[in-house]
Amino acid sequence: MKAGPDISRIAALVGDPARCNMLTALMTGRALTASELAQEAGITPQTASSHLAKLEAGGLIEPEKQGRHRYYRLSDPDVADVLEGLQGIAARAGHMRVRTGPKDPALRRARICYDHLAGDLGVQMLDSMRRQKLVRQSKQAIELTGEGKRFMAEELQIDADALTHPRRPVCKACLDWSERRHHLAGTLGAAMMDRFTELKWAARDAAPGSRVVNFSRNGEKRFAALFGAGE
Amino acid sequence: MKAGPDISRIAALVGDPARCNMLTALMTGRALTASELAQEAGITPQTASSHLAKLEAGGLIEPEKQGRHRYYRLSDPDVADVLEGLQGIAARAGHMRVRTGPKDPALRRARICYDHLAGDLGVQMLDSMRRQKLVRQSKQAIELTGEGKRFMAEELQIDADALTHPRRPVCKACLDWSERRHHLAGTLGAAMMDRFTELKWAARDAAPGSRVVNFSRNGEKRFAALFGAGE
DNA sequence: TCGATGCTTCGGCTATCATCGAACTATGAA
DNA sequence: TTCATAGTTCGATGATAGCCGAAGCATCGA
Repeated sequence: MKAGPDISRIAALVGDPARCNMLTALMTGRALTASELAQEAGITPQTASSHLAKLEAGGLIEPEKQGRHRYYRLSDPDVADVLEGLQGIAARAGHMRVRTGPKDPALRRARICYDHLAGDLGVQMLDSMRRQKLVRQSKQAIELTGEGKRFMAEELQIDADALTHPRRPVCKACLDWSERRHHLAGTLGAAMMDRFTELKWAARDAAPGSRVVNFSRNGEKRFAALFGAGE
Repeated sequence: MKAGPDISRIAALVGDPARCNMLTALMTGRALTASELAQEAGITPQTASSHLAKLEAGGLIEPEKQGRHRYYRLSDPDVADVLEGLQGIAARAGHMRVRTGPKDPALRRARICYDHLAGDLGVQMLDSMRRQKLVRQSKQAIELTGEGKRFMAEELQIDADALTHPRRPVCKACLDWSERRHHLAGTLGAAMMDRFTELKWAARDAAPGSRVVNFSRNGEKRFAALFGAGE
């Protein structure tokens, strides 16, 4: 009768799995490109473009054009709050995502999240860094300690002071979608992943579009020596 | 593919206009019947039944069966909070609300619900009985206290021990049609209404099919003395 | 017991919309 | 310029799901 479709339209936007995946990917607070969001949602760029246009029209996200990229971020912290509220209701109702694909185990173990390491190993790495007091975390903010800087220089030949970036934090907690815990993002997370690749400890999967990261036997050993679960 | 609470399923439930209208109708905190919700959403009872089943499965609403009616309410204040958050995002004002209950003021005030007193006075009576500690209520179950038994015997000449019935509880909380709060049902509720009638405090309306209960002037006074709002 | 009412289930129809292939625009790099 | 990458638009397709008529239960009132 009295159709007040305002709230239902917003909810319908979140109600589509692909769009929802995009939104949850943006809940880290970082802006992502259309392609990355497409990848995150597991859909083609064409489909993603359509979804992004709808989300933008609905006022849930805002674009920022940069070169030939289009970065999207949540338009307002309130949006994130509502999404978290929905997560609370969903969790209480016991509605967890259950679908798992064949490639899933490898993806859960180690994968690229934008430009840094994610998955089981990514979460494990940040855990270990916290235990070793290489980083200090207060709420969402993470910063490298003095000892952390020394560690980066000595063990990985990374100059932490050179990682400052105008639009990006050095350290950032990124919510891992498979582990549901944080891993390390930011320029440091990216630099570390770069170093792992350079050292041939790990390599991105050859398959195009794959986010899987494969560790070499030696790489796994060295990685475990630095960030092993026991340390 | 992803782990964690599946918020898109919940959002999709809210995303349908018909279901959304039902939910906003329930945001008053009152329980509504399936038919009322169907009317509110502008759909047939069959369709509404399907929607309500989905909302219930999603944990957004909870049913309470009452005779051949099925009352639904939001399962949790959190649900209302999220809906309000969505309204905030939709950035729209003024939501009207349905009128619930009978138009007839007399019917709202006092009426027969099967065989016991309902309406404003019925709700008021149970409220007062709780305040006077004549009954003890834990969740849905209500039972007469020792003091309650004495009260029934002395004030209303009702032998509570004689009210046990093989197929019916002595005390029962019954959801009130117009007030959307509980009043007292069960054999005790019926016995009390019988007593009110015998004492000529109240009488059912003469009109056939009417459920209105008319209190005499004296009856109203005596009733208020026992179950007045102030006590 | 019978009829009336509230609600649900079932089956089929239909509209919506997510999806992708193909083609197009725009920016950046060589 | 030419090529590559990022992103969009368009059209066709297919699956989902909302919708209602008809029929089936369940409960209440008489």
